[in-house]
Amino acid sequence: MVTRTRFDDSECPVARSVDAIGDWWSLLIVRDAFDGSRRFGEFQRSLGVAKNILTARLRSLVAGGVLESVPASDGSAYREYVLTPKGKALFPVIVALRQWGERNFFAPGEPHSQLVDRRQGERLRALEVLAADGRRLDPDDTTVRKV
Amino acid sequence: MVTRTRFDDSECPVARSVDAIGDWWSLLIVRDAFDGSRRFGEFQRSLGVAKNILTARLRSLVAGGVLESVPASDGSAYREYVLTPKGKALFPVIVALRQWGERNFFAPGEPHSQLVDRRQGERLRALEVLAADGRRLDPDDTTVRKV
DNA sequence: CCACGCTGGTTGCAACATGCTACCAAATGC
DNA sequence: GCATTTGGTAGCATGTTGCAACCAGCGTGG
Repeated sequence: MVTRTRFDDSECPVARSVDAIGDWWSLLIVRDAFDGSRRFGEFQRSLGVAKNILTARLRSLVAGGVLESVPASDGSAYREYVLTPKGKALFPVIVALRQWGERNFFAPGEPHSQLVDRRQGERLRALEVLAADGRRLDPDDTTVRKV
Repeated sequence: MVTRTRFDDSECPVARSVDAIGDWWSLLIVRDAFDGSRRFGEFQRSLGVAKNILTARLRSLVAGGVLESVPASDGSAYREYVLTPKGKALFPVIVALRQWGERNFFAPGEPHSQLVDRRQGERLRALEVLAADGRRLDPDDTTVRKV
């Protein structure tokens, strides 16, 4: 068979993460969920994705424990998709992607959406990779080990 | 036409990032590059990816400025693929994915590869999203603004 | 209470992407 | 100089994506 390769049994955590959310739409759905989208139609309008694709993605995110389908908060008979704790734990991933995108794909002054601290309205601090003792680490300061 | 949707003109930085590295293989290639892989054959053996796919992905990563093709460091006539500064800036993204994967896809005690501080050999500190003044921020503490 | 629009899908089809295998040329190793 | 390794390309079968059409429940104005 010629099925897309899966990584869900890899010993590398990055691979398993990619297996769960590493397609074109899932990360953007999660981004929209962080941004407050809950309903099927909200995601569909915001992303411009075909409805069959959105259906499939929402299902796989629910199956993967990233989203959860709950009764609509407005009392209607429809359902809503909200982030589980596991889904909320993706926050640093989204923030890292956002900061990388801001710095590498936008000309200075080019308009773009920006994540800000709700209380102060200010930009966030750049994410830093830190050692156990608090030293900033560059890629070269780290190495991969099996455990 | 039915081409895969592109996000390279979106005003959202997350979307542009996904456009550049958001397919099944690119992030794993970047992970391997952080881990020291440089040669075509190294990536191929490590990932088990078909060679035509690897060729295409390496080319698109080079075109996107994430990797760079340089003469081999061992003096041979072959070429190597190394991370550009833009590629190295993906470090927090990879670390975030790794930490999320470690916590959500592995049973306690299940073996997995781990990123450690080269100097102390210890695990890294968990990534934190911080406000400008250093407060830890949860998803609910932030909001998206246009600029 | 009923007709009409909205919401949240499903189905079918055509085009594109992926995976596999075979093949191949240049560089290396012996 | 000959075999092997390296770094690819080409062709085919299958899977996945995108689009448009369709459809069943819900909700709401009258």
